[in-house]
Amino acid sequence: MLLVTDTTDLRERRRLATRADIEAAALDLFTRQGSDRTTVDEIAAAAGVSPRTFFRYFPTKEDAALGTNRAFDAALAARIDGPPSLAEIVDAVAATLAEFDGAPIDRLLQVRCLLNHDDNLRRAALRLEAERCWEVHGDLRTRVMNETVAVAMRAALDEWATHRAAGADADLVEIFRQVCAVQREMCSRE
Amino acid sequence: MLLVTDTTDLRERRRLATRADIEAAALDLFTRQGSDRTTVDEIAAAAGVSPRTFFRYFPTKEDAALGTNRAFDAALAARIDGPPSLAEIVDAVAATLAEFDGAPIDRLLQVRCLLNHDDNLRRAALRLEAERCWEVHGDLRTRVMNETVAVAMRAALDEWATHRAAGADADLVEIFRQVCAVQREMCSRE
DNA sequence: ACAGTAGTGGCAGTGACTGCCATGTTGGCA
DNA sequence: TGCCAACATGGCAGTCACTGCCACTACTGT
Repeated sequence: MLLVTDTTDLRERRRLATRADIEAAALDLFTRQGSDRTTVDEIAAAAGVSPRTFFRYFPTKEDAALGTNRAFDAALAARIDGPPSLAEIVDAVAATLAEFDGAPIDRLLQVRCLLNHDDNLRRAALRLEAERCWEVHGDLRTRVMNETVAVAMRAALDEWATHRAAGADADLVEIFRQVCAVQREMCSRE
Repeated sequence: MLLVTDTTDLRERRRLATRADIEAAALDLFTRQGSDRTTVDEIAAAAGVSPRTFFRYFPTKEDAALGTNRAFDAALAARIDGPPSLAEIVDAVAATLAEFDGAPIDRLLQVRCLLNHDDNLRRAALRLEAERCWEVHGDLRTRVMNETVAVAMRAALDEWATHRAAGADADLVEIFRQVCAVQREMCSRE
């Protein structure tokens, strides 16, 4: 659930708090003025740390806003270990979504909406995703499956965010199913 | 065919020549020392232009090495206008490959091999590809189809480059067909 | 021959990111 | 309780990608 676990370690708690502060500051500034009009110095100042410290928490300013995104991807990937069937993937999506219910979902939605408008940030998100895919790097077959699912997931998330941003109700799992149907129809056509 | 067309315009010819020089210099340096250990100043010096001029030809140093790549993608995209059948896409790949026969293919292969080893450059290539996909930006259905094909194409190109780099013979079209088969099998499975 | 325009180089400036060192904080241990 | 080691932070200087501006040169059409 992404909770700050109650560790006895004071340092650990502070680090997590600082990290959360930076992330919140970045998200706020990016939302208001776009990621390319926002400097690291601004984010650091808003989060109450020095720029030098900022880079001890995140390698780039874009990464600072993509924590929730990354966490969701990781959680989903953990549920899709081998190359399961499409039905199992849909289940995994539903389960991961349930796992993120509440505040995390809101943040995920906020980030996804941002991505739809902020070119620079979307590129960074794509980069992170690509790096994850590359790290796995199994045989050709596994790779193709992973990336094909990733395409479906990404398209579904964007569509979901677009609907929700417009005030409409939308079910991610249902959208994901539709996207998969498109892929299926496309692949099966001679 | 990417030929330097015999224009009467001297300026145009020089510009194309300069562009080619920069591209060759970048490709050479990246191959020898990796893109992240190569500075723009080095590339510019090797190509015999000032760093300032370099940026009048390419927006980033990575772009300088991805010209052939970009040209191939564009040529392929031009042949896949609407959402055709899978068989038509395979034909388009074959036709585009034929169009690039000779020196362009060698350069394409060289770039693709580079991409398999150079993380920084691969990220840049992915970025370019993502930007192309985003520009089209039709409805959900079109987008999913485009990106799904892009995954197949990218995987096939990488596999092809890997085989060829190892000295083995490999047919891109055949590999692409196999990749599509993986997608088909995956999508049709319940 | 002459104006207009395109191509180029130099320079100064911004902003991302890193290595190094000094300083303050925390946790474990005698 | 007091001390030492490990950790966290800030500041500083430096590199490098990339841009705007201005002056200069070289090509082009008349």
